[in-house]
Amino acid sequence: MSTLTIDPVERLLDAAENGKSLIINREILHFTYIPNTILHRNEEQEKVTQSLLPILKQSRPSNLLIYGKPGTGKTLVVRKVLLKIQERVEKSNFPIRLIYTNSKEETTLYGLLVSFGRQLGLSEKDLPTTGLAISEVFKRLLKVITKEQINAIFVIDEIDYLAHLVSKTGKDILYQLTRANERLQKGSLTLVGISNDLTFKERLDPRVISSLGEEEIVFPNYTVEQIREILEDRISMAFMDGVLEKSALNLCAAMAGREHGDARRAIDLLRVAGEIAEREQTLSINEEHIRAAAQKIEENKEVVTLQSYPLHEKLLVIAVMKTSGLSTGEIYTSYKNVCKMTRQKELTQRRITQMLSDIELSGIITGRIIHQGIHGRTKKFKLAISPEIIKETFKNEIIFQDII
DNA sequence: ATTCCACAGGAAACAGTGGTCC
DNA sequence: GGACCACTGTTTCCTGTGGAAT
Repeated sequence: MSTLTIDPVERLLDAAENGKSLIINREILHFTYIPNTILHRNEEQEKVTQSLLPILKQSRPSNLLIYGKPGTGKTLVVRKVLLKIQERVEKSNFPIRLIYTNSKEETTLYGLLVSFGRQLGLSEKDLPTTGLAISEVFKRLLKVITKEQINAIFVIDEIDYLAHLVSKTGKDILYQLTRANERLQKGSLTLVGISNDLTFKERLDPRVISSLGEEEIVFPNYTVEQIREILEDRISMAFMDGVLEKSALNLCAAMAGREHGDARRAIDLLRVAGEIAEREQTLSINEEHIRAAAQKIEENKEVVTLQSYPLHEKLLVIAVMKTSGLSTGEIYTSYKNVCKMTRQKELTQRRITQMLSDIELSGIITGRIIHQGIHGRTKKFKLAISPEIIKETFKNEIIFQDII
């Protein structure tokens, strides 16, 4: 029997079992991992600690606003400082409670407040997930803080998104949060807002700005050189010695540096490249692996976005695919055809216009406004991704099988 | 100079769902 | 069981737009 007839599955399984792993500790290759030393952020760590120090003296710290582009280490620094403070405080019996939420993960104001409530220890019975007026939810939060004399620190990540929700619904939650201390007889409430958007304050009520921004800290972007050092730090802990080629490291830092110094992206690239190299059973990670990782991350993002769309958004993407480069009116006609073929009730053109804008925002299609004189104003859309990705993503959904 | 097209996109209202509270 | 609430997805109505055609 020739060795050529070895079962390919067996061969791969053997290789995986006997092959050396390049990665020692995967945890370190995730951006959410908090390192002992957060490189190049000493000054910011000091500032954050400084403004939260009053807790140790058992008084209420100032509200704090933190700005910085994505991947500048804002959340990591805040989490690290808070963890350290908590360690110290636990030794005394001064009750503080650290509460973290991300506005983007909670899609509604109600959800955000409930998330606070749960972390304060309120059960489903004390605080139902729906049905109450927002003011009632707020009242219950304050009640538990007073009753247990908690000194609560609410960390609100992506607070710009919350500000957006507030302006959309007209509820002055932020105002109430910032002024909660005036209503609390015992215990206290401190806010730490984290934002990617340096201009979001302009959209806030001036009364909120004055109390929320008692202290402000800006996290500058990382330089390419700094990103390289951050990567080297993680590499030394996460990979076997000499696994990452120098040119690959440089490329990784350069790619992330191009996007306003995003350390998160750099670390992601590194992790995915490591996984690709490991799967290929190579002994080192080279530039090709980094490029492949970048492409994989990009494609993954597109597929996840497409899968997350509701039915009519999906139908619309298919309609755009069939008419690429045409105006809203023509796309609407195409969409109506697609609806007919799939026996769905079509939505109005106004709604479709809005959906097209939403889809454009997520980068799946691109649009350009065209003035055609007497032929009016319209927007022409085309796909920003390969039609193959769309077909591949939707091919398993029975409803689309006849139309793609 | 005026008209007119084919929409863009804002605002408000509405329907429906899933819940609480008394 | 009815009043009330938050929220989402949608429809309806409306104003505004820039340049070709007249």
